[in-house]
Amino acid sequence: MTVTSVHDPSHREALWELEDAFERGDLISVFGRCTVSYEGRAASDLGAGDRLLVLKPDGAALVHTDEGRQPVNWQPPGSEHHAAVREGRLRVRSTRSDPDETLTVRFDRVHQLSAMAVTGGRNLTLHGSEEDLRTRVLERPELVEPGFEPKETERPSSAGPMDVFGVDADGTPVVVELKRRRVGPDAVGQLARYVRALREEIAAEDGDDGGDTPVVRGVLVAPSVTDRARGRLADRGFGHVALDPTSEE
Amino acid sequence: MTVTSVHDPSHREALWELEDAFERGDLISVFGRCTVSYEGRAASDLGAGDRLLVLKPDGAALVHTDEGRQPVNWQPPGSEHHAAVREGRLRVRSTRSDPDETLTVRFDRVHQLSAMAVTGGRNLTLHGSEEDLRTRVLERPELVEPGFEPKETERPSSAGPMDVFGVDADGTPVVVELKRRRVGPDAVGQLARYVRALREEIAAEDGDDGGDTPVVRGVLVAPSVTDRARGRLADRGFGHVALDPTSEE
DNA sequence: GGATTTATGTCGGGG
DNA sequence: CCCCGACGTAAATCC
Repeated sequence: MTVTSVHDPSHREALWELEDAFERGDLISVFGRCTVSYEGRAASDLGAGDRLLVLKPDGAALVHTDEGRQPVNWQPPGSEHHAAVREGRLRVRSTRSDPDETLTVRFDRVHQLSAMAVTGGRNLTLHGSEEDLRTRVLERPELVEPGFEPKETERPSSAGPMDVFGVDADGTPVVVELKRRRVGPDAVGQLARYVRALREEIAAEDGDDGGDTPVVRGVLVAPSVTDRARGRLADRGFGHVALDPTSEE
Repeated sequence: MTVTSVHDPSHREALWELEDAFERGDLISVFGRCTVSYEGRAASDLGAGDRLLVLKPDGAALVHTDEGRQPVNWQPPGSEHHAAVREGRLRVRSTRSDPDETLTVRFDRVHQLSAMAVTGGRNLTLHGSEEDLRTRVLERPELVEPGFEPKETERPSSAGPMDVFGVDADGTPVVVELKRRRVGPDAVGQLARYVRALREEIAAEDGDDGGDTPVVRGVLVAPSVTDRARGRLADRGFGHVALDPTSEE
């Protein structure tokens, strides 16, 4: 873990630090007195004031004041950052094309500059709700349907592990696919692969080649589904249970 | 101008600095390795990773990773920040009510903490907004069409206020809908609601129940329209004028 | 890759 | 306070 930080640097020093941080792919924060101008889809100007500039290695740039959830000015990811000293000020410029947009921050004075190499926790942005959804279903299986009885989670199959495997009130095998938010047809396809895999597995166990396909039901548990997904569910005879990870009931 | 900053503080030190900064109403940035959990309108959990936490004196809290314009987790303005050392970690919690929401950031380690008193400079002047487009149309109505004469802006109707209301060279009422950028079918629907409302209003005034529907024209002013929107415009007999807020002519 | 839909949208204005 | 619409919306998904 590497953090570099300088307090009250000269513009020249700040420039060096910035360029090194760009090179390393650091996440950068700059406190200072600056003016901001933007030109692109719209145009804006911001007079001198103390603000926080955040520069990300993916090209995003954010100018924050002391108020609001939204940055007062910004540049989206995919932009390119450049720094220079011009007219006695530190100028940080972030540009992108398509559409052409430029954000320019001119610092009269830099109070504090910090840069951190971001190592972990980038992609493990596990939005914890699918886990919650599984917990809910296991604790209250009647939410899926009356009489449903979960047997196994992450049950292996030739199509990969299925979220929840169980049996319904009649003892018929049920494959449950969990999605923490509104789903499209892809989720139905995923469910279908598990169901087909399980049918083949059961047929093989029964030595039942050529006979009727074994009955295996599929249920998609998700807050909602797209129209197209709903159609596919109907085509395949699968059920849909409207449940979201956070609701109380 | 006061900036305080500490490098690799102990949790206890960091806590002191945070509480002082809260007291002073500073804008705060914290680099460190942390886990994040949120519970409220939705729920989420983030595993350990290096991130940037920004705390604002208005109650806003932002957790930024190295990617994206949006914070990975946040709390809106109006929340309350609290800091404490719990279980050997620095815990920063931001809560609000209505709706009840809690953001909790637990730092395994704080790499850098900075706080700045922010003064002035929140006056942003933005050009190229829908407001600018309205100004252009009012100053140069011939850009909509020769002979067009604006009568009223934000004219009320049962479908809500229409952007610009006026008459054409023949004296026929015209409803103008302004969009600052390329539009889809939704904008045509919005325009259609205004036109229908105005037709009903005029029919009612004329005591003209059952007669021909009064003539009211609809014009969509926008830089461009999608194919689908173009189709709907044609269906309804509405016009489209290609104008964008920033162009000089 | 463009069109469409969602979002813990955020934010401001008007009744 | 709620409702509605704009936003330099951003971001994911559909097609």
